[in-house]
Amino acid sequence: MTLPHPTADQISLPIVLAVLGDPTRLAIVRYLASKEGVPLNCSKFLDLASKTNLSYHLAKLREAGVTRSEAVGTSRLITLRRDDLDRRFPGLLDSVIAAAGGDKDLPAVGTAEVEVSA
Amino acid sequence: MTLPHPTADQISLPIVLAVLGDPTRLAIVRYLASKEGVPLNCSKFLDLASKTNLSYHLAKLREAGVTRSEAVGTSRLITLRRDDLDRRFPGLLDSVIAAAGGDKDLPAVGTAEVEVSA
DNA sequence: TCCTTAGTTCAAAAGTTATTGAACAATTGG
DNA sequence: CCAATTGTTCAATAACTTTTGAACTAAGGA
Repeated sequence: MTLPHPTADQISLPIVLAVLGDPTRLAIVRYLASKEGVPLNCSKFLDLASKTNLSYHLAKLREAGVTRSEAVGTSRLITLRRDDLDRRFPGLLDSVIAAAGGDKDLPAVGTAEVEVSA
Repeated sequence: MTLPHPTADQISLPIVLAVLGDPTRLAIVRYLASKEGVPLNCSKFLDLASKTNLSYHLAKLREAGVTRSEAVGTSRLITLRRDDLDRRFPGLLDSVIAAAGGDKDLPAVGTAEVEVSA
C-alpha cells in the first residue's frame, strides 16, 4: 500500500456515493467486483477511458476508500476494499453491484488478467 | 402527482447515487425515511438549506426518481419512492439509510409535521 | 545503458452543479 | 379584494469535476 488511502473510519458515505455516481467509476467497481480477489492493473480499464483519465478516476476511487492501490514494480494492483466497506456500510456495496447489473452485462474488458499469489 | 417524475424503469443507478452523494440531499432522504408514510412539505427542510436551494435539491431528488412530490394547495407533499427504488435496486435504499446513521443522529428538523390521511 | 512499459502530474479547457437574490405564480384566509 | 404563505423560476456567479495532451518518473528487460 504505497499511495495515500483513507483509514476505514475515514470513509465517508456521501463521498462514496458521489464517487460511485460516475458511470466510468461504477464500471470500474463492477469489474473489480466480478474479479474479486484478483488484483487488476490499470490497463484492464483502458476501454473505459484514456490512460490519463483513468489515473484520475482510479485516484478518486482510492481517495474515497473504495479501492486499494498497491504499487508493484511499475504497475498498480487495484482491489476493492470490500471488507472495509462492508464493515462501514453493510450491504451497500452488494446492493450497488447487484443494481449495476451483477455479473452479466460486463464490458468486454481485461483479457489476460494479472494474477498474484497473495 | 403534478410535477414530472421518471417512471420506475427510467430510474438510473448512477443518477440516484450521484444525487444521494450530496450531503444536503442525503439529509433530506434520511429525514423522509425516518418519517416514512408521512408526506412532508418543503418547510420541514428549511434548516438544511435556503428556500431557493431546497427547491433545487428537491427537484434533483424528484427528477432522479428518489422522491415523489405532489402539489396540494400551495404545498408540495414529498415522499420517498421506496417501492419503486426497492423494486429497481433491492436493498440499496435501506443500506444507504442505515449507513447514513439510521434513526439516530437526525438533524433537529420538522416540528409540527403535516399529516395526511392517504 | 537505452528503450519500453506503466502510470502520474500539470495546466488548460470544457462542462456541470450548487448557491444566491430578486421577481414571480398560485392558493388560502381574512 | 388584499395580504400572507408556499414554493418556483430566472439569471448570475462561484465552485467544483471531468477531460485532454504534453511532459514526466520509475522500474524492468535487452
